[in-house]
Amino acid sequence: MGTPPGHSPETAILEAIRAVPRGQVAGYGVIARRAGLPGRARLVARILAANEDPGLPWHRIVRSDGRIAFPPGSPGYREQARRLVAEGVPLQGGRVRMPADDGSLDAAIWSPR
DNA sequence: CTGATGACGGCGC
DNA sequence: TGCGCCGCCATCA
Repeated sequence: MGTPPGHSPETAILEAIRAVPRGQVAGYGVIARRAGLPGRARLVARILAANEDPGLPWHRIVRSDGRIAFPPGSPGYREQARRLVAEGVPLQGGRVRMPADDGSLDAAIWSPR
């Protein structure tokens, strides 16, 4: 029908971000792919930077290597780290512990053990 | 229009 | 693991 998901890239990306469950993290590239925009990781970052929705779980979005995208020590960095820990996501040196790739396509989506 | 910048990602060393 | 280089995309000077 005439209700294709995500009429605009921004909407699709925001939806993908909101789809990340609490206590889990996802990479920018993963969000972009889930939004139907493979390779648009940078667009995801731009959307987040412009986002004003306080209900958006922006803190669950990290880089593909599990690191927080903000510069270490910056306000954004601290806030994201604080929120992640508050949700039960352990950080090590500002880096989310990534899982050993066991062949699951969900490797980019990590859940705390 | 060209060049630089950025909440990125992948690959090579 | 850390660092550098390059590719990709959108916005700004």
